[in-house]
Amino acid sequence: MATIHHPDIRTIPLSAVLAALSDPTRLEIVRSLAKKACTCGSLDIEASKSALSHHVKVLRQAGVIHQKAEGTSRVTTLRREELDARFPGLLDSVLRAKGPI
Amino acid sequence: MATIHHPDIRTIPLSAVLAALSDPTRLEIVRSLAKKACTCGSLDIEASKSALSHHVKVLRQAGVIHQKAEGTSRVTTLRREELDARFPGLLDSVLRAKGPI
DNA sequence: TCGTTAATTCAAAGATTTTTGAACAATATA
DNA sequence: TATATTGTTCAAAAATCTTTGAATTAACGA
Repeated sequence: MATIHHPDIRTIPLSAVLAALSDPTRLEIVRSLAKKACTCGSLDIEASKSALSHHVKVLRQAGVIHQKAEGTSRVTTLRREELDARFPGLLDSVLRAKGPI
Repeated sequence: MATIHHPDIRTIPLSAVLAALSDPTRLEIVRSLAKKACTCGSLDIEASKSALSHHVKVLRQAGVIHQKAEGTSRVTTLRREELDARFPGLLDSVLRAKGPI
């Protein structure tokens, strides 16, 4: 597989991160990743595999997640420390939010 | 003018607030309102008045802003305390974020 | 009352996102 | 080598969002 591109977090606009997080499916993915790293397939999300692939790509391009090829899978993790440095408090507030998603 | 509807902040999904904040024009509006209350007309935003009206409506429906009729204008304010109570840290992180919008 | 100001609404156009399913690529395993 | 697994990519369809300009509404002041 070609190398997976991860944008420099400093170049990412705030609006892009907010847009990436503003989709309920992607919020689910992020909240799941906050608990533990996952491969796409092991995510318990209701979506076709191409839709899931799309959402994961949006999150990656927004600098929210990191992926590493591992065999035929991709191990996906939150770019938590980097995000916290770039947008202090943002991810925490999203992960801790109560009520309707 | 008919009364202006402001949704109960407890019913607003996190994704709706993030979606409202994910547009650069709306982020500008919010950042401007964080400094001082405004009428639509006094906002220094590049957009037609109907586009501005649309964006302000999206922010109002997402519970981000409050509007009060005052003569022919509408005085617009951030629902800061309510938002802080519902999504602690979210607005602060958005307002303090450095770098590209 | 008439004109002005401030802003909303509407419908249409334009743009962007999301979903789908089929085809494809890369790796692993029998 | 064949086959299964994991995930990507593509193009088309569907859905959603944004912008525009014209028409409208409401409140104010002369």
